[in-house]
Amino acid sequence: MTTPDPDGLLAEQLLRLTRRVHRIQKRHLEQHELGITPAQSRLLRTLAHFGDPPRMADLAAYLEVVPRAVTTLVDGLEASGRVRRVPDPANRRVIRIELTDEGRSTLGVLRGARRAAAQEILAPLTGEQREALGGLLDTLVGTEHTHARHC
Amino acid sequence: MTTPDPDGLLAEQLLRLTRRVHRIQKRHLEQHELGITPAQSRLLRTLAHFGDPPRMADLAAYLEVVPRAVTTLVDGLEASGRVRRVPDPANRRVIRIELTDEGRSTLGVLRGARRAAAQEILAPLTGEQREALGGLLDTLVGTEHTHARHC
DNA sequence: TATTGTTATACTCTATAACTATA
DNA sequence: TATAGTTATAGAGTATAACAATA
Repeated sequence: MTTPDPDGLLAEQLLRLTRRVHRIQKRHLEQHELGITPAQSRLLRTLAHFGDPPRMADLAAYLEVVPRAVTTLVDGLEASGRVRRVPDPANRRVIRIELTDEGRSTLGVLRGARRAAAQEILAPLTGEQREALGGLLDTLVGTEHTHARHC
Repeated sequence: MTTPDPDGLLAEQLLRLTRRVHRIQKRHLEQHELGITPAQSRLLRTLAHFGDPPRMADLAAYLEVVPRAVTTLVDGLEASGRVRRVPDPANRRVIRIELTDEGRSTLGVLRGARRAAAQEILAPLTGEQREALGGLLDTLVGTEHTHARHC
């Protein structure tokens, strides 16, 4: 029983790959016993992409989640001393999130773990194929912060 | 601050795409008001891939989840009349999952929704690029049921 | 009045562990 | 004893809605 729907099949494969990425990422994180969840790890990595400490809202936009979701993640990272909430003197509604030294050190471990996870997932592909995949994903999601918000 | 880690970046993009797929899929499902969740929808589609009604364990293996996860999904689908639990006469421990007419009808709507979601996600790609992406994903996750179980 | 982040709440997805009934 | 599926439980992730403080 074959599905005569190439785009749908593609979506199916994407979902399957998705799940695999999650599983492998989770396992690699657990191996390092950092006590950090995948979403926290992503937030931490995101933090490194901003030159200056971003606001909660910036993080939410970049991560493509609702601001409320960021609160929980920052709570966890702050509790483990990896991140610091700093009130913005210019606008007292705003809170900026700073990496601590602890956070930076975690980030180093995280990068290693992510690289290992990525290589495990991408093992079946040649360097050339990885490049091609990277280009296609780039077209799909964009490397820069150009993404749709919630409609 | 650029990451000098192409594979890691690729993983990042994959995760981002992943989230987008989930969000878009969820929205499309909600539009149809089928009262069906993404995971249920995936199970239903999976069902159509098996020639004969599969066992719970078959579904778990194919979906790459723990058997317990399938129970909940089938519970939901059975409650909405889309699926039927049929005891296997040859082995009374085994339960086979059958699509009902209702389930088949849902499946038709689902295919349309999935196609729409896929096209929304893949919009930035040309037909040729989609084909290339399909090939790469195929290499990564395999189209056929060759996948790792939990180690 | 609009913006920023939060408290409160709920739902989906999935996991582990222990149990039941078969085999 | 091993297998198939379940009950019980927990935790991650994310959403919506209502609210407080600030602009």
